[in-house]
Amino acid sequence: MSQTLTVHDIARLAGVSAMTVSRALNHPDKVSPAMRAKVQAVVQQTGFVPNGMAGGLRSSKAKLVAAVLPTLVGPVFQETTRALNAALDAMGYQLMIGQSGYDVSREDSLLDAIIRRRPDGIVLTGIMHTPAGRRQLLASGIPVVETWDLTPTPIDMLVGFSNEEIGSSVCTWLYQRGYRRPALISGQDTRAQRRNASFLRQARSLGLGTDIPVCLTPPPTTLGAGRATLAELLARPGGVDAVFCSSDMLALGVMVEAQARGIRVPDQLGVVGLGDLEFAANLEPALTTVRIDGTRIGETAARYIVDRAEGRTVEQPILDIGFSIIERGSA
Amino acid sequence: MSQTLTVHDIARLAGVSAMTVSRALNHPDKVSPAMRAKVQAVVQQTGFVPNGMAGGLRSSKAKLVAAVLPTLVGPVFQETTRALNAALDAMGYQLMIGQSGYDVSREDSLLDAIIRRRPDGIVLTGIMHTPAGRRQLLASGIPVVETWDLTPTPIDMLVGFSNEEIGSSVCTWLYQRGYRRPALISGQDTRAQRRNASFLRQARSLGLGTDIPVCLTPPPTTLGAGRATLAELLARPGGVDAVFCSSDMLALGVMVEAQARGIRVPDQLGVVGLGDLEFAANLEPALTTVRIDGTRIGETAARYIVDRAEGRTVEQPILDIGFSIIERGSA
DNA sequence: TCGAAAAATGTTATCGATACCAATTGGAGA
DNA sequence: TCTCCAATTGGTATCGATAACATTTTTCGA
Repeated sequence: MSQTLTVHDIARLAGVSAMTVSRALNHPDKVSPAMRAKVQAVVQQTGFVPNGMAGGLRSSKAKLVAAVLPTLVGPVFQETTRALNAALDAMGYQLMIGQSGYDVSREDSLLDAIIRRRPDGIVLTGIMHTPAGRRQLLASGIPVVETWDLTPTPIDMLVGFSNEEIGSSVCTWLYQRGYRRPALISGQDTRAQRRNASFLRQARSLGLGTDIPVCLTPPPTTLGAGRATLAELLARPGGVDAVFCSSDMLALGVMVEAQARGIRVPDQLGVVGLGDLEFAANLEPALTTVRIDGTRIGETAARYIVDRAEGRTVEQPILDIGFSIIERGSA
Repeated sequence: MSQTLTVHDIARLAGVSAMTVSRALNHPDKVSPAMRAKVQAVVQQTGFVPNGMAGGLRSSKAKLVAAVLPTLVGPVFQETTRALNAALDAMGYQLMIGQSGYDVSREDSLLDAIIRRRPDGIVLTGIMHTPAGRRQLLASGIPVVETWDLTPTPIDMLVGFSNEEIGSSVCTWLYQRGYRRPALISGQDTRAQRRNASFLRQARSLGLGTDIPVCLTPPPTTLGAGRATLAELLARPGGVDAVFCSSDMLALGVMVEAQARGIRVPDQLGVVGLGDLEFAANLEPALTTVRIDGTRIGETAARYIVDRAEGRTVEQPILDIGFSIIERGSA
């Protein structure tokens, strides 16, 4: 069985020392071409794959980055995750994914499982942290990038945007387009709730009244939840002429329900989503949504971590990448 | 800095041996309650997290399972991935995700990165493997579960279903409902192509003619691609009265395009998807689709791997979980 | 042609936890 | 009280690769 092959076996077969094998594989330029060829031939022929645990233990470099997400199912973080994975892959790092499941108690045990592997970095995506988890991260000394948010007191590095600003911007934006009875449909996470709070503050200061409906749905945000919530909103007294949804999937649900009831979008009901997923631009009418550059978040986070891991200094470890409201047909 | 803490430090602080610390953490029942309490107190207080690379190296147990997916973006495998992650997590294993990107050449380097970590198992999801990759997996001796397919010659274990049967079943199903001019819209992966081939065979034997349009779209399958492809199909001479899409997202695109053109679904155009994602049931009309139990695939794969890792025998290492056509409003 | 610096290769010790085996303790039965 | 066995606890070697240092070979200018 070749799983018991070690550098020493390869060394013996190639007639060199184990160290030369290691060098031929990891620092090819430190080895003469002849040696390199000889070693690589044996490696090819035997199918040898070095044991990363042994190497990582000695060099304390795991070539591993962990990402913590609230959920794998929701499409919201997909773009970030994809970009993170692609960027890390290109630099020779693997991505390990942990799902915190919006459950605060799981977070600590997940963090433990992650720190145990001594990854070169940890990317936190849209999660809140317990004080214990925070302390543990800090104590571990592992580079951390928080994303999808902007906190005044980051653990370490940060790539995000202001959820408060999104809330107030969307409120103003709807107001300027003549909508006067907006409602909010959102997930229950703290980021969504901060957007909501900011939306309500802005609504008050614009004189939109204080009875704006806020509907929270349990994660993940789904099309079905969007449909059901619009139905519920329409049943309330007072009426609604616009909805700001905390994900494009919810917004799609709202549009499907509106269509099923013969409510015209955007004339009778304005719909704004969040995420600008692929389908947003291709709906009928196309979805007006808050665009967040997930690719940039993922790529930047990857770069920050790798820079740190390889001893370079990160120039601007706290980055606000902002957002934009993409005006399409739905509002 | 606590990241340099080792079992020996904990041992010293607790006044016991390193071995006892290790046991207190991994086999609490092998240690007297007094010792356990003493060790745990010190661990708590110091925030010690053992180095998994060291432990894994010695015990050759990584508590890690790797999954290889063609893409992280497509929603098709999400349910499988989520279930896999949840099941593994419950059993104390972490999931590492690798994206093969439908690119055969990347597959080998990805496999290398995975095998390097000596995971307890590898789950292959909807990918084809090069002969070299196959050989390498076999040689590594790591338990492998192939999913989302049924091959006569699996590498090791398998949890899947017959893509051929899906193709012919959907064809028959459409025929029985009176559709006579079906078309296929699918991704370019081999599984989809096998479904297509089987659909065409069945169509021929049902006398549906040999000019059935087959439209391939590059991965990932998106709503936009569905819209564009239907538009293209409608422009062809001959006409189309039903479409079988290789993902629900494509099917949604087809439905959006049909609606935009005033084509009535299912009267003028039947639409069948694949995956039964959450939104399928909540569309208007609800989407008729091929349901594949992703949760069961993920959970079974997790169980197979962990059983192997912990020395148990897997009774039925090749499992066909089948599929079902969920009849809703769209066809 | 010689010698010093640079490049290539080898040797040894080590990363941190745990398997394996030895030693010690405690308690039941004679 | 003493013996013996089971339950705990400790000591040592080891997993496999590589950092650090040592040694050999090559290169190249004077």
